[in-house]
Amino acid sequence: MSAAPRTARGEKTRRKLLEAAEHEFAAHGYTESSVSRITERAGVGQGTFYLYFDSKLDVFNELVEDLNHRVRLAMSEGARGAGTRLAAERAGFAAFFRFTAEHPALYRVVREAEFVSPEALRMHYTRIVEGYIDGLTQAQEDGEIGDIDPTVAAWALMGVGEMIGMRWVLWGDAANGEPGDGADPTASGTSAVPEHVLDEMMRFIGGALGRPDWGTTNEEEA
Amino acid sequence: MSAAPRTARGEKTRRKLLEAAEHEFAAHGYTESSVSRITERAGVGQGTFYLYFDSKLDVFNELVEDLNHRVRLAMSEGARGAGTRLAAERAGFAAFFRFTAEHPALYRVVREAEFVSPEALRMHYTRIVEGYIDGLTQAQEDGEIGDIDPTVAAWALMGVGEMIGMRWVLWGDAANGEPGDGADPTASGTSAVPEHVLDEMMRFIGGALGRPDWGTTNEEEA
Amino acid sequence: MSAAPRTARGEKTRRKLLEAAEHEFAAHGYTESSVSRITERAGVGQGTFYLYFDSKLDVFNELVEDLNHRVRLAMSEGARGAGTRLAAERAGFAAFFRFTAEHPALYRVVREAEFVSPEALRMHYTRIVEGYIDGLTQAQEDGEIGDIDPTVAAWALMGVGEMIGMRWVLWGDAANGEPGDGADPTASGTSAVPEHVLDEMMRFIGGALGRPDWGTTNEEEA
Amino acid sequence: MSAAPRTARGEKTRRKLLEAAEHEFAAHGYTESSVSRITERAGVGQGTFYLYFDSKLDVFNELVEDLNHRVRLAMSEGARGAGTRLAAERAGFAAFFRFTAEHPALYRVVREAEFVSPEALRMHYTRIVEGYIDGLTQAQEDGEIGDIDPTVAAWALMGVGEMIGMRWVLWGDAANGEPGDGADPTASGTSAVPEHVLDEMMRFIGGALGRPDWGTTNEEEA
DNA sequence: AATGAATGAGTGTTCATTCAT
DNA sequence: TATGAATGAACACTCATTCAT
Repeated sequence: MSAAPRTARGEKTRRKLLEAAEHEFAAHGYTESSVSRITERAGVGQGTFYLYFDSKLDVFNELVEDLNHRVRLAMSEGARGAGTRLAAERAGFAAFFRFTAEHPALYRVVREAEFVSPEALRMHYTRIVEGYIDGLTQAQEDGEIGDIDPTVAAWALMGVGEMIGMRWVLWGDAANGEPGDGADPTASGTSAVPEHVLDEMMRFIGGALGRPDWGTTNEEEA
Repeated sequence: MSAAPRTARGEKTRRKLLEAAEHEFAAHGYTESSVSRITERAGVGQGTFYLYFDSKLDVFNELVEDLNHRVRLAMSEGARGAGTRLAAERAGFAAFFRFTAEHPALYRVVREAEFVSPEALRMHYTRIVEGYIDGLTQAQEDGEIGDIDPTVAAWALMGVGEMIGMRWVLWGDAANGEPGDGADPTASGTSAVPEHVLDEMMRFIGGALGRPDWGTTNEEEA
Repeated sequence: MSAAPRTARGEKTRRKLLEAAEHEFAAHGYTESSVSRITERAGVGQGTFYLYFDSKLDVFNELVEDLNHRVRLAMSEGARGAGTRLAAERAGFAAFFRFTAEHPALYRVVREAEFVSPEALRMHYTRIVEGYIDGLTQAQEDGEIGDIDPTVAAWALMGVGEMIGMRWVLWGDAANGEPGDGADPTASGTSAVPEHVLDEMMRFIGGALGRPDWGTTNEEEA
Repeated sequence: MSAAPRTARGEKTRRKLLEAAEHEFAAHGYTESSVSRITERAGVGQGTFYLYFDSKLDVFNELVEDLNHRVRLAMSEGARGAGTRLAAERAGFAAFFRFTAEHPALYRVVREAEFVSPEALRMHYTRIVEGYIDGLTQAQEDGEIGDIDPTVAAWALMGVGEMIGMRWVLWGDAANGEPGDGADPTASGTSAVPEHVLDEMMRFIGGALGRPDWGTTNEEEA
């Protein structure tokens, strides 16, 4: 992370660089991105980059960290205020898919971390999973779900979300059609994934967690 | 795929190159690998590489294809002869984990395809999922599982396998300890994942597919 | 020139190679052409090339030689049977332009020799010029043209033909339009250069050679 | 043309590179020249080259452009102050031959453009020809030469100069002897071409332009 | 704080040529 | 006569990083 800026001006420069890096990585991926293009995008000299970051990898790590916060925030905000546990779970996943749909390139950045900075990806997944584990444990205490091991279940849920997201959000509805299902993915009520897929996915998850009824009812009614 | 060798000697050279590329990619990842190191490893001149492959990407794609065949073979062979559906599913996953444990670096090659050759990864996942879909559809016809949408369920299963595999096989038992659980991952009877995790995972999947009983019984007894 | 073919089969192979080389050089120029593409085009193995030619440069030289014969043949045949000296000169130039128009790429091969095999180009120009010199000397003896030094005049004529040919045949009628003036360049009666340009050029040459009247009359009437 | 230097230091480096490229191309021709040899000659790192030029072709084009200016300057300066039109024409050609004699390798660079960057050569010839056309048109208005089409005549003149220059300056006096005629080609009073050849050439041109008298008198007396 | 010039190792790829068969 | 496998030097070009100003 190199030297932190010591002045307001420096702070601003650092932010410009970070933002430029985000766009650059999103657009070209890590290896294809170049520091010089980042500084160009940021409108600063090449040397300036190394005033605020130790290396190309350094910005990347910081970016992954940042993205992690944003995904988790989106998910928890998405789930906030849901009346039932089912509704909350569904809303959480929908928020995740929406985030992915809105920032597909950014999400790519996170996944690429597996090959660029494995530790960063591990941290990313672990943090999200910890949230799941807390939720599942609570739900078990409330008797809302079965007594499955919350850790294993949490990682499984993570996998389900990732794969469904990759398949229907990143790849799009058709096997090789355009991403998304045509519905505006930013409309907060809708999901970035076809309704039917989300339904089936919740049924899958409901059964998995010992709540087969989740698949037979609609949201808010469970 | 470039020109196919026309002589036995050429055939042999091509195989040497492919094998060298596999090790090289596994060891350093795609971008950090160099064609010259591949040829060096193969013990041939640099130019020889281009007699058999159009480009660095070309070998990579061929390798992903190859690995796809091997994973699927391992899974179907692992599942062969299982007495019950539960046993078959469990054996399939166990085989998958074992393959991953035996070739962790190779599996990395496949996943990296997302950033190197997205089409190749898509093909990889799609082929495996197609196998799942067939199995699930058959199981539904036999009344063995619920009426969940087989496509959605298949992708969800894929995700569960990938994430559990990443967490317990690639990362290892402890959050940040060494990979594997100490048990010999190649011993065919055992799983590369802790027994408990596999148990819980099967319980998760059983419930998801409308067979909550899968989680309460042991293999071979369902 | 390497080993001459010793059998009819060899003769045929050599011819195939020569023809393939002509097309290859015409299409890509000397440096961008590759021996392997020549052999591929010829439908023979790569090694076969070196049975008949010492090197890439070797074929090139042979080709330039060959082209030299063809251009000179075209010019002398074009001029044959012309009634007057003016008609003969004009027909000779027209034939040269026609040849260039019909084989623009081949003519490029000849010119490129300046940078690839300077000796070959020197020979090419010298041979053509020798023909001019003979003609001019004869014409002087016949009192048909002034007493200008035939050697200097011959090279000057060569230059005029080359430059007019480059400008109007290779580059085309408009400064940067398409080559040729739209008239079918292979129609033997017409010229590959606009009639007006040929007229003015003959006037230029006529004056230069001490026959200002050439510019005031039409062909066949002088 | 890439990024222009932003500092004096950069300006200097760029000039060093340009000069090195000039020598390199002159010595080995375009294809045989290598960027690394250019940078070596310039005494800078390989990467530095790409700070100032987009590509090898880019410097080449810039060089051709530069040479074009220099040739035209040499010609117009050579002709400046000539008392008569004949003297001016003769001086212009003599200056051209002198330039060629002084920089035979550089002139090679220009001609090679036909195969490396055809547009550049076209521009080169066109610019010079435009100067001729202006001069010829003016001379016609002044009644000094005949009414030949100035464009055709200009290209023809260009051809005469090029070919005579190639034959007597670049190839030398003897058919295949050394270049030059032994006279110091840089001595400004003399021509790089044997006096006799220049005489005959001017006679040729004079007649061509409708001034047969040019060939019968000496310079400065017409 | 900021710059931009400079670096040089490194990349993937091409190709004329040789040679064992 | 013919082959195609093999070579390795050579190429243009990129880039993260350093440093003097």
